[in-house]
Amino acid sequence: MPTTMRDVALKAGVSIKTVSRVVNDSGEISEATRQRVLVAIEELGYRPSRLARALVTQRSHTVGLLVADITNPFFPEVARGVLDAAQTEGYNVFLCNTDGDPEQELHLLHSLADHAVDGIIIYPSYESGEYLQTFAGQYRPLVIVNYYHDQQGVSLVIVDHKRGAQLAVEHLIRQGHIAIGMLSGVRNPSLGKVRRIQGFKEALTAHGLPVVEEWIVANKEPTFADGYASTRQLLSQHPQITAIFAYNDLLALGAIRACNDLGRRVPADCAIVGFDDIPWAATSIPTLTTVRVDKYLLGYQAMTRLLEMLEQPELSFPPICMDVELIIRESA
Amino acid sequence: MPTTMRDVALKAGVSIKTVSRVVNDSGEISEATRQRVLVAIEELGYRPSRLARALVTQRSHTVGLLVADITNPFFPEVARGVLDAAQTEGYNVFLCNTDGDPEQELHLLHSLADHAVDGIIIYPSYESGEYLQTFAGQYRPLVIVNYYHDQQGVSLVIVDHKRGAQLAVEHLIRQGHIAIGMLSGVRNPSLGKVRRIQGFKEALTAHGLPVVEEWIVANKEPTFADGYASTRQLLSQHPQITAIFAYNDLLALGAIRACNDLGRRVPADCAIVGFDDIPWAATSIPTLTTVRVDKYLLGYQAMTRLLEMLEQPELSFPPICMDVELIIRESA
DNA sequence: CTGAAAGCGCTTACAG
DNA sequence: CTGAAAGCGCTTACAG
Repeated sequence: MPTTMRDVALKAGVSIKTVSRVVNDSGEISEATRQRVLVAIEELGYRPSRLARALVTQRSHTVGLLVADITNPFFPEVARGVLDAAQTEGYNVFLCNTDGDPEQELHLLHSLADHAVDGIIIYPSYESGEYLQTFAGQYRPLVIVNYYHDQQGVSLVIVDHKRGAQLAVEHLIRQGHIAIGMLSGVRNPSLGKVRRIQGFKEALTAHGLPVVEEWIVANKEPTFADGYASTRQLLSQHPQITAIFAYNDLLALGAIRACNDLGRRVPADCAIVGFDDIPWAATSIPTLTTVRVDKYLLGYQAMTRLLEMLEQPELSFPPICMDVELIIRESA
Repeated sequence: MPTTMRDVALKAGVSIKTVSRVVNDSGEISEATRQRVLVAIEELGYRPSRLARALVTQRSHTVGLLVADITNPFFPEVARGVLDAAQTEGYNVFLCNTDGDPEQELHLLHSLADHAVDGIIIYPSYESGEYLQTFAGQYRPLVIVNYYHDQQGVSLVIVDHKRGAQLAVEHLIRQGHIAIGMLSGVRNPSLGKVRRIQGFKEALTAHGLPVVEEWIVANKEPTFADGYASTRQLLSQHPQITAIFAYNDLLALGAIRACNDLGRRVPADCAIVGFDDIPWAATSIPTLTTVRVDKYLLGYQAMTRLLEMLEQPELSFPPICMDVELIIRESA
């Protein structure tokens, strides 16, 4: 039985309203009674119920964060950024895994809305267009990462995938590579996948290199195991390839392992570049050259934006573009 | 303006109470009016507010999860387990990072209580004894991981650290090693640290090997960088060491890298065993021999236990012991 | 400077 | 089988 405002009021010999006044620091109160109430609060160990407060103010000071899978090493840092930004403002955050399933996603979105979260940050799956449309229509604000969605009350955070891919390929070309393959990521047409492939091709063309479709292989999952398997296959079928650009680091790390097992030295026989710069990219042997996305900052900015939207619901905000950076290590 | 129960009642031409009846499936209602209400709910897209419901039922269907740092690769899998178990029961979970700071921890604990979470799962820091004591006294239920705390309304989940350490050392001894060093983890006396060191020493003694204190080095942080640095130092000062047991995989991975840079082949010149079996342990070069903790199961069971405590508050439950398993790979 | 009333959106006994 | 009243723990106008 936690103590309530009424308990404090009784103890201090004042009305509930007066207690509310000191709790919320809403001025207009004599110092004497203020102190009396403060003492009562202290003695009773009273803490106002955010739940009850939320019901009347329509502000719960909670938000939701939906990611595909927190065990994908890309997401913990994003989450950390979100959580840190949230915490400084006294917000708590619900974490949810969608597994990239649009139905699951919608289910969770509604579940969060039922809990009256003040806003939601979501990494949508690749096919959640219509779902999102209707949900966003009735629930705001929303911050959507890596997905185009033009709607009032919705803010965007977009990573510059294309430029990242270009940086990677240009680096490879600079090293003298002319036969460059790509592990192009999951089959579904995500924004990231489309843009990274686009950047890859444009960079090749810009430097007078042909685009060989057979050298661009799709993956089932963006995982180490998949990167390993597809690299073995790619290099067996097209041994002339001397460099690989991977959709993400997990795939790239798998590619390194595949080269290792195939007796191809990295980078001497096959150079490899990843994308994301997850923590172990810096610790593999050899260390991985990759395109860094500042995941922490991404999360931090997404949450900051959400807070801004909460403060000024009438404003509309421009998309946040996340810059990328080529990190040159040993693998290329 | 989300639609409320009153809106539904108006539309269906019944009382609020009747709507509540069909929403909660609490029987005693004619099929005709039931259908009428259902239609109204459907048309209005009504969803009951969990907030309002929580206020009266004193059950929010939310829980809190406190970990030191979600970017430590040990925790995402734990979190995944917790989230999966929570989701099947319709619970949402607040994630918080404590950074191992007791004050921060207490602050978050209270913040969660303010939000009326039904229970909390916590990986406490090493010095939060008194804090926890008082908090647990006024707030239940609590599931505490890797920390001894005997109190009503508190359940424990404990990893068998000692046995893990013994398995690791015995494996090393079986390979013929007699000069075995240890990276003993963070300076603070956590349960895990104490138990792992204890298991390490006992295993040596049990096999007639001396315990050399200088070969057991403490670390500032359980990270790759720290593992790298302390291994370089350890092997320079005591070159006779041919095997290292590390407090966790991050340290072990750093140790591999250090050996690599020192020109010591792993495992030929120096065998290395880690602890935890984080995902990249299986993908490093060489792959890491380690003591597996089923992190997902740990989280899943912790959440399941919390749910049980919620169902049967009067019962007291025995601690959950997490078994460990030696995973033999290439590094030892 | 302080308090009594109404209400946030629900559920819980209690009547009819 | 259905409804009117009270209340969960707060805040928001409105009086005094």
